Amino acid sequence: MAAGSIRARVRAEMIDEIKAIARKHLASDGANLSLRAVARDMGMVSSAIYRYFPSRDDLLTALIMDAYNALGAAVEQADDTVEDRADLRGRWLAACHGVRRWALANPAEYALLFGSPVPGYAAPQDTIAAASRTPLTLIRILEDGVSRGLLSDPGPDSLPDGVRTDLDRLRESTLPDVPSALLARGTVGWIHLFGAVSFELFGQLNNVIEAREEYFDHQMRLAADLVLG
Amino acid sequence: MAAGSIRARVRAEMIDEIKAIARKHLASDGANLSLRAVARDMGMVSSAIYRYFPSRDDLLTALIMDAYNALGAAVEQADDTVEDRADLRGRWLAACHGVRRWALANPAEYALLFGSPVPGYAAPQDTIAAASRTPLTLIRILEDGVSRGLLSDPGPDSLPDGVRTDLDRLRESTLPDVPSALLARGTVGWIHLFGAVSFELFGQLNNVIEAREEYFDHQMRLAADLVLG
DNA sequence: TGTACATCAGTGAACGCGCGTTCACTGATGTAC
DNA sequence: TGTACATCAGTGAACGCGCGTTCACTGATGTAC
Repeated sequence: MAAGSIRARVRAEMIDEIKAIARKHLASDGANLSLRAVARDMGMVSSAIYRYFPSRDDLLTALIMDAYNALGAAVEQADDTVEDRADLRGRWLAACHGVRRWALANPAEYALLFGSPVPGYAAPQDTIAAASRTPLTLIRILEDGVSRGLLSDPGPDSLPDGVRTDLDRLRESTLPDVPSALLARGTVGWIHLFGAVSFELFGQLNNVIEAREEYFDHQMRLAADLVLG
Repeated sequence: MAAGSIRARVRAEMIDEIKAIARKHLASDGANLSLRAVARDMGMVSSAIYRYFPSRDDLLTALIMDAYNALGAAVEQADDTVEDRADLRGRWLAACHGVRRWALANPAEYALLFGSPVPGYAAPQDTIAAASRTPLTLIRILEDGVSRGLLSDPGPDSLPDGVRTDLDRLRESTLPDVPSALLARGTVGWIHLFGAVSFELFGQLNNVIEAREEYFDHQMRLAADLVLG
């Protein structure tokens, strides 16, 4: 039993090491992750990896799960650093910068999550919960604003019926107490945030904008006006 | 001479056919374009491709150039369909929907342009002009608005110095007559547009939003309020 | 405490496939006189 | 109009490399009595 847990611990460490090396390879080769290359760097024979992951796709899935959780944790933490919890704008901007900071520090993993889909790979359902951590953090800021009486329903906003239905369904499964029109504005913020980070990371700003962080900050401030009114 | 141009015409047709087949492969295999697979579909031996493209990367570059130009043309045309040229909001929304429509019709090419960078591939400088066609169309709507007296400088907007410098440089090389703060708002719109299309195309909306077009339209309307005031 | 057995990690060879690129070549098409 | 030569498209074989996955195996570590 004690011995058994030693074996289990070693095993867990091996899994972590495989994932760490795989992450490095993601950075240089993109999502075309090669099991053999990972095994080489581990100093093992390629077939040994199969003791830990049943296939290449399972390793990819593990990396994706980890990345979603790491990003989610980074954003939650960024939100938590704002002491005045009623400072919605400050919290929103902190969360935005948290996303960008994590993405710049882990560009390959960001690309894995938000870049073009890997051909032939379909993420399993398990990733959904981890994936929603980041947008949930953003929406929770709005929820807080509503419950503190700082934000009010911006009105019907001429929200189309289909969208209202979608948002109602979302609200039932995850989020309480945010009026649909406000939720819709929140998703504008989330999409714009994602767009700005992807733009920068995927090289669309090259030769155009040099003052990256200032530019990002300015963008997020303008969008925050729209989201938080 | 007449005969020479026959050979040249056949050659041009072959190049078009190679690119057309390559585009199909992009759709199924992503950016890992295989020259051999293209040759196979052409009914040629793989080395024959080298009569037309000096390397795989050159073929990729040609596809990227074509895609930028096709997208640019689609957006320009979408803008042109709005008869009342003073209807800035209508033109802006038409351009946005033009981008989305083209992207949905050509998802693989969109991913090639705006998805995660292809590992080991660096786009040459030549692509810049083609790449800027789409954002230029958007900015030109703002320019039109200014010259018609429909849009005014939103004021300093507390634009950071670095960003102002970047935008000034941009303005000198390409765009006249758009105040920096307005230009900055335009880029918010462009980035949000790109974010929304990428989100939808890269699968981030799966299991979340079903009313895709309505949702997109609503998003663009909210963002247009910000850009056009 | 000691022994017999089961579990597990890692090996090494192999299968069957893919790829980009080079090179010497054949034949057809175009050009110059 | 006819002939000699140059250009060009496409072939087929080869080089040297990569990949994911399977399989029978060795040897060490853990478990049960």
